[in-house]
Amino acid sequence: MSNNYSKQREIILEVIKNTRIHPTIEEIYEMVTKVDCKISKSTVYRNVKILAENDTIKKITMQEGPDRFDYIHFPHHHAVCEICGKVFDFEYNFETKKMSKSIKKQTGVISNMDCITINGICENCKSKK
Amino acid sequence: MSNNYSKQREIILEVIKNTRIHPTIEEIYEMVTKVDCKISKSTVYRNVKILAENDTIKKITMQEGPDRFDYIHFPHHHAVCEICGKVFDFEYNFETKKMSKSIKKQTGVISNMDCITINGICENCKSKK
DNA sequence: CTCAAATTAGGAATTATTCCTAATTTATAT
DNA sequence: ATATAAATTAGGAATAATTCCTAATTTGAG
Repeated sequence: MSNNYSKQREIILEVIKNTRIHPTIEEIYEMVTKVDCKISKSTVYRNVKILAENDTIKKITMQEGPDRFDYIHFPHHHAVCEICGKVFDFEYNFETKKMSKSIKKQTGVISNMDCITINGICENCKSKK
Repeated sequence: MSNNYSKQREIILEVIKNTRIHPTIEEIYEMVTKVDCKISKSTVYRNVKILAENDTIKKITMQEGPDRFDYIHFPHHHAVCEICGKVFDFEYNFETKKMSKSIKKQTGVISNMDCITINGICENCKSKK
């Protein structure tokens, strides 16, 4: 296995693995520089891109602001609160599969539903209103 | 009703209404300048944003590249081909509602499923492979 | 060990978008 | 109609997010 052979790439992956905050590149960069202060931002960008293409991590494209990333501990989707921006995980299930079938029928697009992100309002923000 | 009172805003809305290509700002800008060559790009940005906040048009956040926009002829979602980037419309239906309920149960996030975009592979690109 | 390939840091360049300002247009109240 | 206030505009500067470039360094294979 010839992946992950640079020290920097290992640090970046470890950092993403060990957080639950669905970090942006900026946040990943801040975390990795605490481990090794000389890692450059372009190295973070490059390796995060490689890891996302690998399906080691998942890119979460946000409606507003920079992309976020998440280590794939298990296959899952994301629900983003439109008010506070917090990201919640939810699992693949029967409903996901049914919807995938319905989309294929309507549009011809075949999807494993890998990149769905749902926008809505979380419980906390709803109760504040 | 005090919306749409500038000439520029009317042109921008008309252009978006009369295309099916789910245009980017750049593409909207090119189309509006064919009607009135003096409209500036910042005017396009500003008005497109207003129209999206109005729910007159819908912003489609792409996995790659700039946002795209679509006039809301009827409520619908989008399926994006990961290979050619083409955007397909699909309707709200039973499956969408079921999935929304499932997400609420799992995450607490309440969504009207307004901003789902599904990524996959379209028929045309699939047959080429 | 040696050498080719991959990776790095750091910054320049690019892309997408927002912000700023003075001038113009539009709406409102006489 | 006319004055005045509010909104909008063009155009460019500024910002944010990301990619690209290059010479130096590190890594892995023979």
